[in-house]
Amino acid sequence: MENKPVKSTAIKPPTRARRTSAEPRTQLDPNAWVDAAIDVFAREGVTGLRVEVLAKHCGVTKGSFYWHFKDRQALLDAVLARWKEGRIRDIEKTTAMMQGDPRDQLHYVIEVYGANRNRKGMSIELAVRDWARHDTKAAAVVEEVDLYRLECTRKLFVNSGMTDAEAKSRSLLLYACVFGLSLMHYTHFDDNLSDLKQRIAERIVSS
Amino acid sequence: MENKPVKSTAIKPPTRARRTSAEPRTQLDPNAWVDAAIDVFAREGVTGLRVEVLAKHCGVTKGSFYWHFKDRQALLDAVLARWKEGRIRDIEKTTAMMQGDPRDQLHYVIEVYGANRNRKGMSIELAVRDWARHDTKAAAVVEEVDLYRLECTRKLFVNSGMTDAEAKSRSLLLYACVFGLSLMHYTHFDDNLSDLKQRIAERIVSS
DNA sequence: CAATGACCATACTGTGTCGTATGGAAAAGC
DNA sequence: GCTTTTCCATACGACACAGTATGGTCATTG
Repeated sequence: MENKPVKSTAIKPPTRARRTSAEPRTQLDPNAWVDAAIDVFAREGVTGLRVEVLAKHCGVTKGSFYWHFKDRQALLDAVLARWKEGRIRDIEKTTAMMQGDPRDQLHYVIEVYGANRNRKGMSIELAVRDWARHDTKAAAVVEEVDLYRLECTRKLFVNSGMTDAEAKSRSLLLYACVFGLSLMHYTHFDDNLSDLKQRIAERIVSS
Repeated sequence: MENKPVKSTAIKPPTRARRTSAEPRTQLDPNAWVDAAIDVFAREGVTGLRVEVLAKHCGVTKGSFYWHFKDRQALLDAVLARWKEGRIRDIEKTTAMMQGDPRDQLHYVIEVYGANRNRKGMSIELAVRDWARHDTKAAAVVEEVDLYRLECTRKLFVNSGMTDAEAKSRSLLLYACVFGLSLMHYTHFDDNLSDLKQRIAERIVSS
C-alpha cells in the first residue's frame, strides 16, 4: 500500500472536481448518488445496479456509499421514490395546462412519450416495470403512477366529450400503446413510421 | 480425494428418482434442459438464469449441464432459438386459419394474448424483451418475431377491407396495446375491466 | 493550533457463480 | 465379460459482489 508509486488520484482523471475554496462544496450527497444510480439503473436495470459498479461510476469506492446509505436496499428505495415523484410531477406538468383543446393535449402526451428524445426516460420506465415483476414495493409504486396517469388522461378524454367508460378505455389504450411501442422492434416494418404513428395517435384520440 | 471416509452419495437424499428397470430412462437431454431453463427464465429473466440454480431445479449438479452445453451462453442461445420457433409456429396457428371473418380472428388474437391464462407466455415475452435491451442477438430475434406477427395481422386487417397503410398502423397498434397492457398495473382503475378491454379491442379492430 | 466530524480508501469475510478437471456409475457395444 | 461411451458428482480455482471494520484526509470549529 505504501509502496504505491503514485497516489491513484494522480492517474485518475478528475472525475471528482477538485474542491477549491471558491467551489460550493462538491462532495457526494445521497442525491448525487441517486442521480448516478438512476443512470446505471436506466442502462442495466435493477440487477445491474450494484454498489461497487456505481461507486466506480462515481469515481469513489463503496466506502463512500456505505456512509450515505445503510445498504443497497436503501438506495433502491431512494431510486424508486425519486422516480415516483418525478413521474407524478411530470404528468401534472404535461396535462395540467387545461386551457387548450383537450385533443391537442392528448396528442402532446403521445408525442412526448413516443419521441426518441425521451429514450432515457423510457429506459427507466421499462426497467422499473421489469423490476416490479419481482418486487412488491416497485409494483405498488408502478400501480400508483399508472393510476395517476390514467386518471389525468381520462379527464382529458372526458373534456373532449366522451362518456366516462369510453374515456377510461381510451386512457388505458393510450398508455398501453405508448409503452407497448417502446417494447417492440418495428423499425423495418414500414418506411414511413411517422405516418403509422400519426394514424395510431388519431385512432387513440379521435372519436 | 481417496481419503474421504464416506462417499457423499451415502448422505445425499435421493433427489433424483432412483432408476428401476421399469422406468423409461429418465436422463436429461438438451431439450429437457431448455425446458427447465425457460421455466426459470420466465420467472427470473436472463440475469436470473444461472446454471447452478437451474441444475438444482433439475435435481442434478452442474456437472451434468456442462456435459450437454458448452457454456451458459450456449443455453441462452438455445432458449432464444426455442422461443423464436415457438412464437412463429404459434402465430401461424393463430392466424393462418383464414376461413373465418378476419375481424373475428383479430379479436381472437387479442383475446389470446390478453387472457390471464397466458401468464407464463407473457412473462417470457417480457423477459425476452428486457433481455433484448442489452443483447443484440435477442434484439434481432425479437425484431424477427415482431415483424412476422405484424405481417400476419396486417393481412387480416387488409382482408377486413382496410388500406395497406391503415392495416399496418392497426397491426402495430394491436401488438403495442397487447404488450403494453401486460406491462401496466391497472387492476384498480375500474371495476369492469372486461368492458374496458372490450372497448379497446373494438377500437383496434373495427373500422 | 488542536480537536472534532464529515467523507472516503483499504482490507477483510462470506457468499454466489462460471467454468474446468477428474472420477464414478450405469448402460451400450463388441 | 470386458471395454467403451454416456451421463453425472465432486472438488477446485477464479472472480464479482454485499457488507463490515478501521484507518486516513481534509475542512470546519472553537
